[in-house]
Amino acid sequence: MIDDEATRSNVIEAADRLFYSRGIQAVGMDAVRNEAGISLKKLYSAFGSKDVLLNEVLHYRGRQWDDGIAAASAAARTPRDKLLAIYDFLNGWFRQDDFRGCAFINSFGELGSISPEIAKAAREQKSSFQRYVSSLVAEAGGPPSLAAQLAILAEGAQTTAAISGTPDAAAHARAAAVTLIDAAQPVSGAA
Amino acid sequence: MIDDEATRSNVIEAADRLFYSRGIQAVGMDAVRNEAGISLKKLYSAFGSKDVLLNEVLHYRGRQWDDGIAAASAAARTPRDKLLAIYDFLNGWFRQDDFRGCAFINSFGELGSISPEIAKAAREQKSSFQRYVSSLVAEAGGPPSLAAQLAILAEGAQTTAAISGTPDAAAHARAAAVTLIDAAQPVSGAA
DNA sequence: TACACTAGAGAACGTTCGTTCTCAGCGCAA
DNA sequence: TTGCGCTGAGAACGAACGTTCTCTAGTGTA
Repeated sequence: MIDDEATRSNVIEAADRLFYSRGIQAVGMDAVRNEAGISLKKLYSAFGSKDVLLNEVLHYRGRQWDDGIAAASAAARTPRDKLLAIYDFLNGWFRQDDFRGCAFINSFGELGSISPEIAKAAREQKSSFQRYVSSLVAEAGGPPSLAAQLAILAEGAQTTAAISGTPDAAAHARAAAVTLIDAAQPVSGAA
Repeated sequence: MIDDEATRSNVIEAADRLFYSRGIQAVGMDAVRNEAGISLKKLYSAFGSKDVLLNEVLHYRGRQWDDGIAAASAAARTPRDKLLAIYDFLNGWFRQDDFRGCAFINSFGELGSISPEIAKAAREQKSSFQRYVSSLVAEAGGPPSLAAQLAILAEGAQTTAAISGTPDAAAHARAAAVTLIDAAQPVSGAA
């Protein structure tokens, strides 16, 4: 059909909303069907199984993250500002009503030990983010270890914000990032 | 019975092993019964339901964490060394074969949005840890914001180590902590 | 010996869930 | 008009799970 792609993305977005807000195992395919407003038959003909659907949802989430980071860093000029833009992006995200932590961390915690697919998706998402941070750090002339530290700050901010229910962790992580970046580049930090 | 307490802790430890390694919803009460080696009847007479058992398991996990941190910091003399001992403790934990991330983060990701009890348990565990870090930072004469930053590093290290499958995050977090502590206390850092 | 009680093993029950099947309705070609 | 293929709604199926119930065997006691 012509609207094949429209149907798929409609289902993926509906499933993403449900999985993210309630967890994966807690959401039945029936709930996905209701949220997407299509029939079970169509749901299963578009995606062969819940596992397949979940995989596509995680890829969709990954793209959302990438787009968010890209948009946040677009305004920044220097690599340093692009790095700090990550925490500004987190700050805005943490303040959204439906924020409930990182979908990859949540999925990994829920099903990572039973589903190699999910473990792999989480691993790839996180390593992709680390590569992004690494490239910015390299551009800024910082050492590779700084990239690892900045990535850890971002991960920690996400779980802390999710569990505590407050967005404060973003500002704390940003302040720590400034300190770490400045400490790694004393030359550019001084005058 | 006299061995009532022994039965309870036996069940709690068995359930903890299973919940931690496979996730909560993926483990049935039948599996807990097998792992603990008791009858279903006794299991349900000791703990009224899976929810109750899970709650006790989380409290048990919390005590394990507290004990581990306490043991790791016992050898340290100064508040600064006690703070750094946190990351050494993480380093040892990440290297254990059965390491699969923080049980509270995992539980929160799996059931935090459906079960207020679990969300509360995770929140209390994390805020208890933050209070511990805060007290050490205060002892060391550092500002409260440093405590938040160090806690975020610890959280980020746990999720990073779990998802990446390597223990490297502990060393990165420790190095970042050293930088942050030194930057916050230029007086004691100099000399 | 007879009886009351306990405890263990697992069958059974009711529910939920992923997935498939049935069936009625509708458009469309001849 | 008639037959055909497609679609949507939801019933149905088989498995898994949390929880309860049943049955049996054993034990201590009078």
